[in-house]
Amino acid sequence: MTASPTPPPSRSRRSAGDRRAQLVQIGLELLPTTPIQELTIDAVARRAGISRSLLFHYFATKREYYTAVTRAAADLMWAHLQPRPGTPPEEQVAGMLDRYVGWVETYRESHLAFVRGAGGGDPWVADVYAETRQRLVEVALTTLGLPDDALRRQLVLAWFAFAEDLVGSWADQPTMSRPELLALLRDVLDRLVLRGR
Amino acid sequence: MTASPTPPPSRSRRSAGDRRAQLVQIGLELLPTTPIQELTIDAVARRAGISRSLLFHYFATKREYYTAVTRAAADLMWAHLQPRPGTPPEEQVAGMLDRYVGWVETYRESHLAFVRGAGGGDPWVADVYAETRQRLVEVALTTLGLPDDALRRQLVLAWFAFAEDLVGSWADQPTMSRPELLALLRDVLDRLVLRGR
DNA sequence: TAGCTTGTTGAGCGTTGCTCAGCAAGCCGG
DNA sequence: CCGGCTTGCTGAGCAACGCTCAACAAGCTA
Repeated sequence: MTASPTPPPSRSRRSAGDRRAQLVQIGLELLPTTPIQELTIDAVARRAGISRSLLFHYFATKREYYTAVTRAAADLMWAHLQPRPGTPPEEQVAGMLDRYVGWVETYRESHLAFVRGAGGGDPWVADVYAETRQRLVEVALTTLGLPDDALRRQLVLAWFAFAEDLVGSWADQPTMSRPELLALLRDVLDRLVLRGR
Repeated sequence: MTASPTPPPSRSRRSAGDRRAQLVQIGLELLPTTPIQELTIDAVARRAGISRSLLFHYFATKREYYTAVTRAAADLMWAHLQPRPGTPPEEQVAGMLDRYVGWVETYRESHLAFVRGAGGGDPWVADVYAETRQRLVEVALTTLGLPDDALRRQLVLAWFAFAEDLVGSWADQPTMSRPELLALLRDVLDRLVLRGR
């Protein structure tokens, strides 16, 4: 019985910013394996090597933590979709679409889990992703040179639902070539948004 | 102090079938007000005037109860969408579409809560609604006289996502007339499913 | 060394999903 | 009327989880 009662394994003391980032990062890693709703604070804390209490020090509530993780995931995708500067406007939508498909291809499980978690469950969490969709609609309508009215907004949002569903299932079971998928998505969007023009 | 210590208010003894039906019914009533995930067994039991334990007697687990409620909701909608016997096949899809919009109009909040709960959160619960969507795809493709291959199935499922989103937001903010909505939905479906024919 | 800031913890409370042993309501044969 | 059976039903209680709170300790500065 010479060992110390509780040998601190690696109880490192981190800066507030580091800790927050670490915890959000852990959430992002756990997202694909675990539905965000059943992700317990305990599991995250254990994985970070800290106590539950500390997590509540950084995120006042479980919901706050989840929204932070969801926002981080949404920001990652948003950054990836941004057009490279210098791209001519008429190619920007096609480029974003292409990058979106690439994103889903690369992070298949993660992205599906993310959309599921963001779509259902907690409304606060859902709002985070809804926000990103709104930003995407604005970009789409702007680069297409179309007015941003309520009708078109509704149509583009519904088209997003269509695109997310189709790309998701296509990634699981590719029933057509990649260019065909892109052309189909683009075609449906154009027909929807150019109606009555 | 003449009153009995615990006057049984209406502790009626019901048959197993009655009790099950009552509990599912309560779930359906609570669905619109409460996201299915935060619906607690306690609340349902209190509302039914029974103990928590009894609910676990009929539904072994919370998930089992939720799926039962979700299945009941899905069955209600499914029954409402069925074409009246004697309807000519070429009008059946239009009729189902019309009834679907009517369903969303009538049970706006309930239906939105239902789709949200079924889409996100628990995968088991999600499967119940996915099943209904599968049945709808089969009916749609059959009455349209189209082969039921993987590609078309994907397209129609994605179109469902589109339709659900659009009808949902349209019910909140009607940006076009009802016939216009129906025509739009029908047109998008036709163009999708008749491609390469 | 004293003192301050601040990252960190353990004990503990209330709720919730779930279990289990047993009560009690109705119905039967005697 | 009574013992015994089935079965709807309950209360106490456990474990897990979200969350709180008072206090410890690591690192810095004076």
